[in-house]
Amino acid sequence: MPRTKIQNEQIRVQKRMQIINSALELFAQKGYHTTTIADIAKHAGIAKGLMYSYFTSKEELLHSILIEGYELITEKFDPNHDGILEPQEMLLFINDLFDKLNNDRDYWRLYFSVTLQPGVIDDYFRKEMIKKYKPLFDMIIKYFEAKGVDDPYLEMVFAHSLIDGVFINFLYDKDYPLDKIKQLVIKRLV
Amino acid sequence: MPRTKIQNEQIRVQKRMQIINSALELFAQKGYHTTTIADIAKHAGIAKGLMYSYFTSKEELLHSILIEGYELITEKFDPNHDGILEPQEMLLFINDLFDKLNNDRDYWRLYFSVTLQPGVIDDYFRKEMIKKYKPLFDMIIKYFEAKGVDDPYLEMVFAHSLIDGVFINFLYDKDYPLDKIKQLVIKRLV
Amino acid sequence: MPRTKIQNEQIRVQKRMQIINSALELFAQKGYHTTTIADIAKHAGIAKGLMYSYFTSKEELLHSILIEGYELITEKFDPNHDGILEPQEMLLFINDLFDKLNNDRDYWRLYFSVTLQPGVIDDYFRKEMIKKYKPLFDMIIKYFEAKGVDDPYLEMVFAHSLIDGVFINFLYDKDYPLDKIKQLVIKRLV
Amino acid sequence: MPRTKIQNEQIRVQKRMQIINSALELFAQKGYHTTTIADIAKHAGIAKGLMYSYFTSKEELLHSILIEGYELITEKFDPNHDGILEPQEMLLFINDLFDKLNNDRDYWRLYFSVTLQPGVIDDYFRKEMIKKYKPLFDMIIKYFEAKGVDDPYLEMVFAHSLIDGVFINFLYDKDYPLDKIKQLVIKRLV
DNA sequence: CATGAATGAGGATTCATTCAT
DNA sequence: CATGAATGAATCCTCATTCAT
Repeated sequence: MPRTKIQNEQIRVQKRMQIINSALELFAQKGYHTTTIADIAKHAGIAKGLMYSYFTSKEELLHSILIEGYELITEKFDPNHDGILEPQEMLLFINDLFDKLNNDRDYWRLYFSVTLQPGVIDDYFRKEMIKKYKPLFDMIIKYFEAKGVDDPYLEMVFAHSLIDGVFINFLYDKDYPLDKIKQLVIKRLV
Repeated sequence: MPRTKIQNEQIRVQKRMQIINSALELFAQKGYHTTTIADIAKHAGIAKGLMYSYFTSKEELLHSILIEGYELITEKFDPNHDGILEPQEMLLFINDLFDKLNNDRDYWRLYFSVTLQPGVIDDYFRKEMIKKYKPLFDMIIKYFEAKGVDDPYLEMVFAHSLIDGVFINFLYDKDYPLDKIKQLVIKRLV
Repeated sequence: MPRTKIQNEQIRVQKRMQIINSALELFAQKGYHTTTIADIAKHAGIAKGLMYSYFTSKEELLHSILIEGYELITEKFDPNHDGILEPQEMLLFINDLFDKLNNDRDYWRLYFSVTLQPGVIDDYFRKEMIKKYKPLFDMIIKYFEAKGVDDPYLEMVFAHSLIDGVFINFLYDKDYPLDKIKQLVIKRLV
Repeated sequence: MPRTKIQNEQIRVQKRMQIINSALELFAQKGYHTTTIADIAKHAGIAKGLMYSYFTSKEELLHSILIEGYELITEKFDPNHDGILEPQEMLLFINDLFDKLNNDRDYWRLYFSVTLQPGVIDDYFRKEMIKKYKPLFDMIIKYFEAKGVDDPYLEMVFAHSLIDGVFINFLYDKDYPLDKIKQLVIKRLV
């Protein structure tokens, strides 16, 4: 008797996650180029070939991790869904962001390592990622508008840069004083 | 007539620079892993084998670029050499930094791409780099002390993070409003 | 209610044909090596594993196609079954042959592609095929004997070669003037 | 002291030939798909990687063999270079052709195996080969014109088909009566 | 010192075949 | 009987590095 469609679906969903998680961990720890498909398969407890039944290539695996990771991470932002951030929400937003940074360290390591490194993701994909982040940035611009900042766009760029900088320094320094820095960030931005 | 020792020395120094410059450019543009020794040799106009008479490996080549680049870039900092930055000097320092960022884009691209990417430089080397940057950071801490900031170390970390964030965003976005952002940075730090 | 034995048998025979037809089409169009079991299963609308309940391997599938195809094609030859071809019958035979060529293009493509290609069918099988064709050739030799040709065997080899040459050229050239060439063949052979 | 350019050139020309010859032999004997790069390298006495310094891929290696083989084989045709074949020359031409068939058995085996097999050479290349053979066919058409044949084009197609058929049958049957068949071919065509 | 031919370990990917369900 | 997930050997190709000249 063959497995039912539902059983197969479950297997696939679950194994897909195994692969993604293993790959994320290894990519983040060892780097994309330095991690081999064999590494990932071993870590995920599957045969090398099976990866190719879930992803067409190592590259697509990376892309899937990046995109789906982004979706997982952002799905809880802007609870009102009105696209407008109240100062209260901005605070929550930043707290949330810093929480996620802490919890999804591997994702963010991979994210920065890969976006700042030429020759890993192509331009098309880079633009796709930027497009995905666009609404977030727009929301923040509106927030600064509402706050009455001189040049809201510039302020957003500043905020974005600041947060990126905090992130990358935190990711590679286990003694980074994240909480205290967060207070400085909040003071500067909210 | 054989070349004199001095001539030979000059040739070596010059050819070494050719290799370093070619490698820097290619590493920055195509990424470290994606750039081959053949690429570099071709770009530098030398034979592949010759590279190995200047550097023992691709890895050592990268390390040399990183270290010597750092030295080139910082040799003009802190003109008084007293280790203390006056506010005036801090301004100059930041201006200088942003100038260098603009002029040595390739270096910084490589620097960030490589530091944030695991599996390229080993931990020993990472620590060496940090050690090299240490005096700079100390100077900045002292500056904030002199300025009477609450927590000078924290402020330095904040400054460092902010500047890193500005840098990486500038490096990958040709429309980045660097000058305007610089003003915001100065306002916040000086 | 379980299926009766006869129903099962019918299903098996029919599904077997589905597989053979799909494989024939794909082998002929894409080549034996380039066609995967997955391709065939998909085209036949069955699961990959099922193929192995009808054929022990990809190779055996190919052999079955070749042999059964031959039988299908030749079962109508020599209607008198006396092994002697009258000139009238020779004409019919050639006409028949050319008709079959037109109708079973896929089979012939596969046949030639596979016979002329080393490393696909083993020598044992090659000889089996030749053995199968033997009676046909003998019949033709007898025909030339009866016709009073000098060297009937040689004439058969000539005929065989000529027809093979016509076939392969026709199979790969959609503008091949098959009918006109057939007349030349008849003029030369009958 | 590095090798001189000329030395290198010699090495490359010679080694290229080694590779081509090994590949031709193996492709012809074992088939294109069944022959691995490792096989070829071993047979040619070189490391696997070296092949890729001479040919960009297995496919390009095959193409080179096919094209250069054709050139080697045809370079002596039509000695007058006037594009017109006298009956005397037609005789020589056919004799020549049959000689070549005998001497370059591997080439012809490969040629037929590969042209009649889908999925090995792409359509672009197939057309290139046909284009290369075009002048030959034109010459033969002119010959039949001069001879006063009814439909010279058709006669050329017939000749071409006949010769192809003779070739493939000879190539796979060591008892093929090539010389006697040649006489029949000459009788029919000249 | 300089060259580039040569090496071969290593890595991504494919696919016939097996087997648990 | 039927499914398709899983396996892993096999294959093409790359590239840092070596070395004869």
